[in-house]
Amino acid sequence: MAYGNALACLADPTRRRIFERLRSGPAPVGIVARGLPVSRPAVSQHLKVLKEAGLVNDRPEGTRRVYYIDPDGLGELRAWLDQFWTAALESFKQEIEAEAPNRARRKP
Amino acid sequence: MAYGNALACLADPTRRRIFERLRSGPAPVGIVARGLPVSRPAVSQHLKVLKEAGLVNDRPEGTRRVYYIDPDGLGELRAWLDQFWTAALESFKQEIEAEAPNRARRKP
DNA sequence: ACTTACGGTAAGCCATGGCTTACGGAAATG
DNA sequence: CATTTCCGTAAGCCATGGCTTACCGTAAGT
Repeated sequence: MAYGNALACLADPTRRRIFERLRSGPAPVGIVARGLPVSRPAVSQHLKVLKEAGLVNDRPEGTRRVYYIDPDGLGELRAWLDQFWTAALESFKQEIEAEAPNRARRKP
Repeated sequence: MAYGNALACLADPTRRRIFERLRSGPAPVGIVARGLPVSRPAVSQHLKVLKEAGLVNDRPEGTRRVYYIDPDGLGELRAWLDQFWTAALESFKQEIEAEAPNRARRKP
């Protein structure tokens, strides 16, 4: 149920912006914070949560830590969504079929 | 930015359970509430949010309303994730390459 | 028409969590 | 060794939102 954590992470707008920033390549905390309307500690806390969810990873580089996207968490999320996708289409198809010829089904 | 609403919706555990319940087929509110540890009004409120996010839709059937999964919201979410997927792999690949031969890059 | 079943809405309570400021620690630089 | 830079953590404030109970509208059954 790791996709739950991933979903909870990406639900926050600020965390999404951080995540999208990292999409264009690895970056240290300060650089990420620059360009966001929140303080640097806030970004640090967000990155911690993102890391615990398996969505990012980090690597020390001198006095700074470079963060980058980790495909693991993203993969689980994708798998969960895909598993949903087919069932959703099936259910929706049944629904359409039940809705259109409805006039002849309820009270002939 | 509709995927933001969809993510916020699916971030809630109860809402996920409702959504997963609907995956096995359309169901009225009462049936969904039965089997969940929350009250029926709570389920009603959740379904309202899910509907506003384009994740579910409903159809009146006598005195009850049948809810079913709407592929629209799910599709947007999927598109957003996919757009992320390739970039994530790319970034991660660069990261791996930057990490392994690191000893020879920093201080020769 | 009366009753029953079903579900949406309102008001209110309370926990969760995101943000800030302040502090402390580690690594490069001189 | 001193200084500067960069980052993580702690404490605290406050808004958000999820849940409950209570109420009302609507549709079917008798």
